[in-house]
Parts: sequence; C-alpha cells; structure tokens
Amino acid sequence: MSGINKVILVGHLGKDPEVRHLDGGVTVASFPLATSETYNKDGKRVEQTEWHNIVLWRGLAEVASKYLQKGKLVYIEGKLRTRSFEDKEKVKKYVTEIVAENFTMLGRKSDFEQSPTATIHQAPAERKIEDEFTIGPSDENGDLPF
Amino acid sequence: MSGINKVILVGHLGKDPEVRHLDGGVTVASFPLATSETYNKDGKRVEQTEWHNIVLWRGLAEVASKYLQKGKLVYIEGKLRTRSFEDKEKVKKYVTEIVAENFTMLGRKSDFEQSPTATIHQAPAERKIEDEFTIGPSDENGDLPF
Amino acid sequence: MSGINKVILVGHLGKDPEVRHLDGGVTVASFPLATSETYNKDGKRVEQTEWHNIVLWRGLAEVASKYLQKGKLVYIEGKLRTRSFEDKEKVKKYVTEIVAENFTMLGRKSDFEQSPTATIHQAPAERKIEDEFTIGPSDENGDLPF
Amino acid sequence: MSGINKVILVGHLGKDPEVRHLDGGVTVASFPLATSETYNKDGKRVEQTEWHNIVLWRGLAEVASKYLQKGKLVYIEGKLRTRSFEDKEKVKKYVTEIVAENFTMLGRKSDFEQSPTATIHQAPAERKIEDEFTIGPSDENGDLPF
DNA sequence: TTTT
DNA sequence: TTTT
Repeated sequence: MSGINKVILVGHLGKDPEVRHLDGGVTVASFPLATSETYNKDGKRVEQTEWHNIVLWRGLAEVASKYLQKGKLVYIEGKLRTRSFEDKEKVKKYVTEIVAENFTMLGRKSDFEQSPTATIHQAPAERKIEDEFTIGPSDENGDLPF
Repeated sequence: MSGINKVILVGHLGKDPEVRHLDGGVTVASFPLATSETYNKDGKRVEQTEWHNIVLWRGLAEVASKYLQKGKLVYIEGKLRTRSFEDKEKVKKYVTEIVAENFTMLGRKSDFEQSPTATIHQAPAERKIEDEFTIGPSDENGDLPF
Repeated sequence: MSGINKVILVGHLGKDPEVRHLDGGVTVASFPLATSETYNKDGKRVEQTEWHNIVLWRGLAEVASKYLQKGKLVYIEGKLRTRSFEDKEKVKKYVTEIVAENFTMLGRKSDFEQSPTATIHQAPAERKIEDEFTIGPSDENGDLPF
Repeated sequence: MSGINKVILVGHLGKDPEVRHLDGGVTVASFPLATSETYNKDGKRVEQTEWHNIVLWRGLAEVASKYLQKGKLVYIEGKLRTRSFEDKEKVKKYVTEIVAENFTMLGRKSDFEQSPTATIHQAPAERKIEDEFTIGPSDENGDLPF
C-alpha cells in the first residue's frame, strides 16, 4: 500500500539556484533553503535556523532558475529523498534532500515583478520518479550540491 | 521572520521504537519509518521505498514506545532537523531526522487493541527546541540510532 | 501574489462516490468523508466526527468511482472552495467543499484487492480551475450533492 | 480510529480580527482570510480568490488580535469545522470554518515590527475541542461572524 | 453518512 | 528495516 511523504517549507533561499544539465538534456536545479524558528531560552529570544537541500527537476528547475534568487521568500512542497554517494575519498555518504513538487513565491510584490504569480507545479509528463538520474558529488567532483 | 518546516508522513515502522533515557531523565524514542511509492516503469509496477529517521521526545516518546511497534501504520507530523556527529573514526557526519510533533495510529483496530485512538500531541510544556540534548552516536557508542 | 490553500484529510467514506457527467463530457464525483477525533471529557472518551464534502473532477473522478467505496479509509489532498447556489425556494446558500487534487488508499490490502496502490493525482492537462462548471442543486433538482 | 483533518493556508487578512469574550471569560477571534490563485484562461491571466473563515480560541485569539491586522500575510494551520446555526428568520444554516491551531506571520519585517517572530501555537491546556462554546449568529444578533 |  |  502506498504511503505519504510530504514536506512543506516556507523559507529564504541561501544562494541562487545552481542549474545543471544532465546527459539527455534533463535540467536539475538545487539551492539551500533556510527556515528559521524563534523561541525563548531563559528569557532571551533565540533564533534557530535549519537548512534544507532543495532539488528541482526539468521544467520546475527551469522556472526556479528564472524566478528564484538568493534571499527570496518561497513556499515549497515536495518529498524527502535520502540518497548515497561516494565522496572524494571513496567514503560512502548520505544526503537528505527535498525534491520539490511545486513552489509559490511569497513576499513583496516588488521582489517578483517580472515573475509569474501562480503556484508552479511540476509539469505532468515530468512526474516520474527521478532515481535513474544520479546527480551529485560522485558524478563530478566530489562536492555536495549545496 | 519565522519560517515553516513541516513534514507529513504516512508509513510503516521498520522496527520497534528504541527508547533511551538521557541524563536528567529526558526520554527519547526513535525508529525508522518506510513510505512506499508505486509507479509504472515500462509497463511494470515498481515500488520505491523511502526510509525516514523518526525521533520523539519526552511524553511523546513514552506514548510511542507503549503503542507503536514494528509493522504498524502511522501518520506522523513533525519537522526536519539535520544534525552532525562524529563517528567512531572521528569523521564528521550528518543525519537528517524528523522530530515528531504528533502522531496518529492508522490501520486495523486489532493492530492497536489496547491503545488510545486519539492523535497524540507533544505535550505543551515540552515544546522546546531540543538542541541542547545531544543524542546520537558520538555520545555513547558510535552507533547511529537508526 | 499567490497564496496557499491546502487541505489534508485521512478518513472514511460515508457513502459510495456519486458520479455525474456534465454537458461536454466532464466527469465529477463526490462523496462525504468522515474524520474522527477522540478526546477526553471529564474522564470519558468522547468521539467527534467532522464531515467533509469531497469533489473530484475528470480522470480523478473516474478513478475514485472505480476504487473507492463506502467505508474505505483514504488520504485526500485538495483545496477548499466555497460556492453559492440557490435552493428550491430560491434562497441563496453556501457550501464549502474540498476539491481533491490527489488521493491515496490506506488500510488493509483486502480492501483494495483489484486496485492500484499508487497515489492518484489529478492528471496534468486537467489541472484547471473548475469554476466554469456549475455543478450542484441549482442546475438540476435542488438537492445538495451531499 | 482517529483521522486527520488539517488545513494549511497562506493568505492575507480581509479585515482586522474581531474579538469576542464569551461568558466564562473565553476569548474568540475571527477574521476572513483570502488565498489567491492565478491561472491562465485563453491566454489571459485570471486571479481567483477564495475566502476562508478563520476562528481562533483563547490565548491564540489574544495573540492574533494583538498582532494581526487587515492586509497582513499569514501562514495558518488548523482544522475544518462545519457548524449549524439559525439565522434571524430561524432558518438553519451551515458555515465551514478553519479553527486555527497555530499561525506564523509572513511578509516584510516592518509589517510586524513590535511583534513576536515565532510561530504562535494554541497553548496546551487550551487544546480542547471547542464545541461546548456556541459562538455565532444565533447567540447574539444573527450576523455571521464573517 | 464512516470508522474504532 | 516496513507494508501491499
């Protein structure tokens, strides 16, 4: 039976999206997203920031690379995926990413003046499971995509 | 400004919850949760399973250890948290976990015969950010909690 | 700027889906869904059930009518939509519905023996806003679809 | 068995929160929230706005009345509840509301300068089901709270 | 009108 | 390591 694997984030991009074109012409974009939480500790206001690795595929990657930039506030919906790779020293490592399924730009209108205002969805024909595509450090130079 | 960091999962426990009592009497429970996705690839039905590291604190940990077992179907709501630790060889590693905020047991009644049927929430006074508590491999014996 | 309008439900169908074919060949299905919450009141276990009006369009309606029946446990994701209509006495009324965007069958396998096990999504080309289609009492016979 | 009844909204307040104090000193706040969706229809950009009736109880109502105003952008999490009431003519009517469980203010920092930046949760002891409290038109003057 |  |  099927399960549910859903992530909902609202946060700011830590960097501009990094776009890559895989063999076969598939586009992948990725960027770090920060979600901050503020709480009181001994009467003081403390902020804790969590960083998330966001990955977008194909059309969604192209829209993201066009409209999202470092610092923008964005709503992202996607699913968790943990994948393994070998680093430069051939050590097996794991990274957990959020594979985006759709996103919506939030924040001041001026931030997105030439941009679409709708929620951007993963295009339909593109909704396959992406695991055949091995992106990441092991393919290229051992650096994390984030 | 605050962000949103929310995870929603429906899946089966891969193992019984593992319960630990930290110094100071704080209870932590953890277990792996599988969410399966089925899709068609070249006309064949393929199943892909994603494994998630679930962590529960205090009262929620105690309820989980009492009512959840390997194989059970459960709805879990929580937030993502990536933490670092050093493995036995002093190599810095990262693990992404879902810190549960509430859960609901799903599935056949017989699966939960002596159990409560309500959604179990993290008790209020317990809703602090848990980062002061360094659980995990480096503290104790080098094993991942998962 | 765009907003977010998302509903996540896990519950049981109160009736079999009711299927209608609109002019133009568009299929619409609808059914009531019950979500139950259990809580303690003065030491007694009390159950409170909320009923939701679920609406599905086109391909999603067809899949639902094929695989969902009264009593089944289902995960539904969709959006809220409130629409007005006139009842038999020409009184303007409002009804709030959940327009489903995808669903996943949960529960025992035997419940879904000949059914697909994947999450069912609204097909892509079908992802338009449905407000041109005025279904409901005023069109036909004054009965609520629920 | 318990179900799930969850709503996630990001939108703008249509009015300032309206605060009421029930007998017994319980505070209730309510306001309309707009979520907009933009889509293409025959090559033209069309915006469709959905209005939601938000209700907040006790401490959450008090925080909302203090920090939220007409026009602000807010993330709201809650559950659906449909209740009936009699209007001035003693006609039974239904209204579906979102009972907020927590909210987070989004948007420009200047919008919330003297405000907390954390997600505001329904305080724990307050997490009861609210159906003993009959708020709404029938109690007072026949007007919808929205 | 569901389910436990 | 789950489940169907």
